[in-house]
Amino acid sequence: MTKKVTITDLAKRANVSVTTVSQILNGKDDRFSSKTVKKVRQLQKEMGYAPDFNAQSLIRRSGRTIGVLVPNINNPFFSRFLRGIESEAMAHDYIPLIFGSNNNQKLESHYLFESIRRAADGMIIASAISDLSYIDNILTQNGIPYLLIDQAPVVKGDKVDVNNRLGGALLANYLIKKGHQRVVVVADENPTLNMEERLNGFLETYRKAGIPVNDDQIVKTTLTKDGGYQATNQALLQKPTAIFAINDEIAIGLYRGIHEAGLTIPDDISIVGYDDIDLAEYITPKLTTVHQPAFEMGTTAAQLIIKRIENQSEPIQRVSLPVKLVERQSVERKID
Amino acid sequence: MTKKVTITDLAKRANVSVTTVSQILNGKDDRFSSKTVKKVRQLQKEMGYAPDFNAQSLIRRSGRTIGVLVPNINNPFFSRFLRGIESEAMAHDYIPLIFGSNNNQKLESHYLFESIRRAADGMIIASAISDLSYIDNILTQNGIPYLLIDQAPVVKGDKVDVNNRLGGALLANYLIKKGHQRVVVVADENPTLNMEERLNGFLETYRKAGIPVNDDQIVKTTLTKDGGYQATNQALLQKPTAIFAINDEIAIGLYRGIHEAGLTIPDDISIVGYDDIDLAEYITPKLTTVHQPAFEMGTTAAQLIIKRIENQSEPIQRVSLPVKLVERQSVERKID
DNA sequence: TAGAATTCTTTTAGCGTTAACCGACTTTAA
DNA sequence: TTAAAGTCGGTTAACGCTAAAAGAATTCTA
Repeated sequence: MTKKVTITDLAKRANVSVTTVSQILNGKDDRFSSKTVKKVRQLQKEMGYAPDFNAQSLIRRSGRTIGVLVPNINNPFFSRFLRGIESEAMAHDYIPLIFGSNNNQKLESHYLFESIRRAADGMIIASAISDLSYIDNILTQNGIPYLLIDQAPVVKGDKVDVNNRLGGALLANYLIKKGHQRVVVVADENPTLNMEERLNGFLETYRKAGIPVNDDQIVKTTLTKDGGYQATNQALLQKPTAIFAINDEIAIGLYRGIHEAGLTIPDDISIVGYDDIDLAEYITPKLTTVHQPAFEMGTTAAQLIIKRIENQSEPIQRVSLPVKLVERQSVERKID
Repeated sequence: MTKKVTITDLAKRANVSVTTVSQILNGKDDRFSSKTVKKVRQLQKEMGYAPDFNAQSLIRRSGRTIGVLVPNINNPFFSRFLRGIESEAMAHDYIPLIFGSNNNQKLESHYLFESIRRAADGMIIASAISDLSYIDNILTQNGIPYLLIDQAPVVKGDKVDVNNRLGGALLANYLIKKGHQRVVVVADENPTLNMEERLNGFLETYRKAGIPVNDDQIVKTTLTKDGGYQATNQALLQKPTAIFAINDEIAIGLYRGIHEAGLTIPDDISIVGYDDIDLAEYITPKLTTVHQPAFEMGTTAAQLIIKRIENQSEPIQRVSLPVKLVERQSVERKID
């Protein structure tokens, strides 16, 4: 097997110096005769030469890379979010380096170091950060700006978020208006801040309406289809007329569980979700949920961090994106 | 903003040479006094130092990276496949570099070069390759081994695949057995080889059973939920008793379209898919489909390519993974 | 106590690339 | 004719790191 083609190999074949090749390949054609330029470009194609990225970023002190830390790559919300980041990053010639932390602290800091090692120019952090000061310390010492998604407001770092409390409240209001007096919430067992906010907004609204939701009515599970499925029986035990699934994935699991229990949605029981993933429109009945602008959150995050990378002295920004209720067919009016 | 912490910074603070730090951090502690070792390790934590990956891979001539080219990152089949690659790669301390080509030739070769640039040690190619000899040429010149997923058998490169023709045949047999004389296939408009094989296996089996499926009964669309949804009307026009969706995503789109048309599955019409994505069990009725071992395909691919990277002289391997029919509830017996 | 062995640490060189500068040759202008 | 201005190209040093080898300092051995 041959070794990787280097600029030196190309230069030798072209009978010019290494610098000449470098300059030409970096768009400074006008400094050389068109004969030389043509020869070099031709050889590049023939030999399949690509400048070594490691050498380039070493000398340029930038890997044109953005580290991205999310809790879970498979969750449709995050995969849409990541697509947003990717499309914006690519447009600016950056590459996202994506890590799924599963909200595991150890993995998180491992990935953090991994990003530093890989010469990330900036970081987007969407997973729940338990020890922000530690992370801030490491990142700051290495001169890497970071942006937080859906995190508690802190002084440092740019932020992109969504009003989760409002989202929860929207759903609660809707269900109350539809006459649902007895609800169950299926939430996550290890709630991150944004999840807690959704829940709080929901509970607060119910409380203010004089219909308290007590602890028995909150079922904890994992944030997956299977988590929702597993939680079904416990949820049904409470004889609710409606269930609020803290995200759409759980709602899909609930759909399955409820069908298997021989009940129909929304006749026997109403369901609402949160996220508005693609699939929400493809299941039967179509899911009423809160729309989060996942893609836009991604593009916005990428835009902001790139701006900061290229100009560290910009003022810190916090961008809040809107949420909205999307009414479909999974809720029925309840007349007691 | 501070610059990135380098080994030199650390060495200065520790009052030792750069080499000393390097050696200690690379596990050669026993060559140094425990005092020095402790000092260096302590400072590493404090200063948040991580060895520059670019500098390391430059000198080691390896980025411990595997380039992965898939048609579509969002397709659940591929995302499971990618998870398989990731888990295996990580276990061997490699990082997958993932590119979604959308079967776009230009993007493909762009990503190819990108992988070379990033010092990929090997490549896994799962997208349809139109000009394999070109790719082979580039990759070979750069000394990068590659592995093909579900591609036509060629001489060079390791291969991992699945018997797509058999998968198609399995479904056809099943539908025939269930009495479905009039079927429609919803296939992709730009078929890749594996898709063509599925289709051929299906058609061939029907033909051999004396029930030819003609061109009118093959509807072309994109390989997405929306693609399936859009294709519904055209498919129903043929008055089939069963529809074969060339992948599960399309099946999900069909489910929606069929419900919206006021029909029920499987009473009015039967559906079968292909892939066996997670979701297949979560929709109503549960989807009968062909199971592809996506995750195992990923781990197997990663294993093989890593083996080859570490020992280029291994004999070329071709691994075929099994497919099987998973019978659920989306097909009903038809008595004409 | 001198040399050998052991322990601990540094020096040297180079990975592939580019930025900054230097220089030779050719043309142009006065 | 000659110096200034272009044209086309090369030299040198550096990015952060590690492998190989050399060099001190200390301890051991006879």
